[in-house]
Amino acid sequence: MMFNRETEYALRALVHIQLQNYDDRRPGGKEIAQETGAPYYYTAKILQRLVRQGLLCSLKGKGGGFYFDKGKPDLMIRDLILAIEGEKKITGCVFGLTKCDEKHPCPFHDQYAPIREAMARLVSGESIQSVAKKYFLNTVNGSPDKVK
Amino acid sequence: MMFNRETEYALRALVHIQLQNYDDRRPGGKEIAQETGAPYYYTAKILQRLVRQGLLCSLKGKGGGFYFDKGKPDLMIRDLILAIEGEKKITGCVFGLTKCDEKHPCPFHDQYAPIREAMARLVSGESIQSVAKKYFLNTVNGSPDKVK
DNA sequence: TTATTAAAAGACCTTTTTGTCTTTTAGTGA
DNA sequence: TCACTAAAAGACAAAAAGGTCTTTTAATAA
Ligand code: FES
Ligand code: FES
Repeated sequence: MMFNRETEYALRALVHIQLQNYDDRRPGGKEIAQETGAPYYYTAKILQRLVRQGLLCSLKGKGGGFYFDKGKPDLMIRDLILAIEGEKKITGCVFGLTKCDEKHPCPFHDQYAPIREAMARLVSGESIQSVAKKYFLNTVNGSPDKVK
Repeated sequence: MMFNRETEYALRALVHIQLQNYDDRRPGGKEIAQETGAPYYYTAKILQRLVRQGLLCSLKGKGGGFYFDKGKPDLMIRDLILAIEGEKKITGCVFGLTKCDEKHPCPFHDQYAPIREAMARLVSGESIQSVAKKYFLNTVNGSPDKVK
């Protein structure tokens, strides 16, 4: 609920894709949807958009599926959120002022700004790849998650 | 963008109402909408819902408008968010797992949980009233905000 | 080359959110 | 009582989000 459904589905799908990629497999839309507990057609649409935006790769036909280009740098969570929800989600004023201004702060600014910055550091510091590795570690250590 | 539009409009409207109340005035929907830069009819609808939910009072007719019952305890921001957006907004897992579980954490949990808790402390510790007082202080000290 | 597979594209639909408007009800003051 | 004012209620509508389906395109393997 911090992010919208599309972002949530994308996060789960991309982590799954990366995890499979580490094992030299390219998961298809069907598998991804199943594993992440998201609707198939919607998941496919979301991933297709990400491919068009160049954040992800795909291959058609037999043995095809989604994968990350190993030549490219890791996909930062921040860039994913920017692509799906836009900048305001990360930098916007919690009170709805058009711009968050230190000189004209809203009544939440002093308390909210540090929280927002912590969140910004989180999404700027982590990538799908770094997060997938953690998830993998968690899983092999006996804490598999269920989404639905 | 942290909260949805309805919550944003409600926050701004309620702070304005409380500020006027401190000055023994009951603002009407029209004035509130104008001052907070929100659409009049929508603002009215939102406030009416809050009145029905008992979080706010209103008086019809000449000299009427919206006001807070001085006999009641302050309206905590948390209760406002619960009334408009529901619990998940505050406690939900950022990865979309049905429940955020320490024992089965999502790959964001360790980093996200403290941020979410800071946010929970913010909304549990502040009320429309406490926030309005800050806003008032800011304004008299020469930093009036514009919303739109 | 052909059958099969899976993504791409885009039309279509449903639900939720956001926003508008009209009519009714309840107060106030003259 | 009457005129006026302002919220209440609820219908209506536009836009965005969420979701489904069909057709086309591209890849692979047999
Ligand atoms: S001005 Fe509102 S969060 Fe900074
Ligand atoms: S399990 Fe995802 S935030 Fe706690």
